[in-house]
Amino acid sequence: MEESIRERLDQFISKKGLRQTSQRDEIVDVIFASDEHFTPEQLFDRLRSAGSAASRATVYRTLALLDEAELIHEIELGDGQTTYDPNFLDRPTHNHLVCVDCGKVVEFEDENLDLINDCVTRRLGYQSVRQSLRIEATCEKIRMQGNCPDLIQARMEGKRLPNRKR
Amino acid sequence: MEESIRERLDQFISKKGLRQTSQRDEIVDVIFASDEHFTPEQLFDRLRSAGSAASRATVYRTLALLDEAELIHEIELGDGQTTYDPNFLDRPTHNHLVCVDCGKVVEFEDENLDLINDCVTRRLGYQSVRQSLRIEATCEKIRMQGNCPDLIQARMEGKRLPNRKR
DNA sequence: GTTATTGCAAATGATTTGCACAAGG
DNA sequence: CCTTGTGCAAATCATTTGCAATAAC
Repeated sequence: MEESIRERLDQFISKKGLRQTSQRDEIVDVIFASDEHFTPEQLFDRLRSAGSAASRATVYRTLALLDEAELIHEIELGDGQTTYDPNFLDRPTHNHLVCVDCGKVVEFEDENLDLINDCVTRRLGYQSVRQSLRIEATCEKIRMQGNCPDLIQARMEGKRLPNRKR
Repeated sequence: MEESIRERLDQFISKKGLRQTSQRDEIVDVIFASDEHFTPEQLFDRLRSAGSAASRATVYRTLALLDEAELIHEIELGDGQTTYDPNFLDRPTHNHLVCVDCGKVVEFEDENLDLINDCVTRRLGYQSVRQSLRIEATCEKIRMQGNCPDLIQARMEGKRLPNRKR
């Protein structure tokens, strides 16, 4: 699988007449070393931890490139930041559930959903290119026990949570 | 319906110990004079056309207030701007289809979709608070005729379109 | 060599904020 | 009055861009 990522990137790069650089390689390596979502800033931090000196500008430029090559996707988590998801190669039609209490993101797939999206789109006279469903929800733990470990974690990290409303 | 909006706002405002101001009234009037989506900047322009002198800062602050009161919702159209939708009072569970060619936004509802979202959410151990499905699609007109009137309109207005990819 | 890429710092664009003044209740 | 709301301008934050130096091919 690591192979196919590199292959896809190389193919995209040569098709476009671009160049293979150490920065791009480092960025791809760091991104796909994990399946976690990330913001440009988080990626920048991970890169520095991994010993890469790639600049912020290069990070932003490379993210745009990888998005164009469809190796990663932008996702909207509702917290006002651009977040990237590296898991669309494995699961091209997955969606996201965001816990409004702790900000935890759960990925899920559902065939029925894909089918209905397709029907709706056709009914409206369009052809679906891509879809993103974001479900905001509260988790059982909070409702039942009034608390959840992820919440404490999120507060400690100072994570920006989606609006809870009311 | 105009009535219920004012009522809801007044109720929210008094419940919170806030104050009724001419700026807030003007902003609500202008927003609900139409069912169109808008960015803060577009709203600001509409306000000035309507003779209101409310400042940008007040526009932003009031939008946050109306969002909190659930009179409007933020929606993600994939063009990198915050857009607000005033139509959730009428259709609380509607979703959006965005044409990747011309940026046109179509609102739609679907019971099956709502049902499946609910099942999926429960299956994951959560309780759904709200959901937003964005479908990106290409319209028939473009595919069949290679062009569409909305596209020309969009280009003329300099609208930022979502990424077309490839 | 020629052209793409990088890093830096400055620029941008949207949004937020501090503060003094104005206005609602 | 007392406190909230407003307008202004400055500040902030994420992201983009111009440009000279650097590195692919």
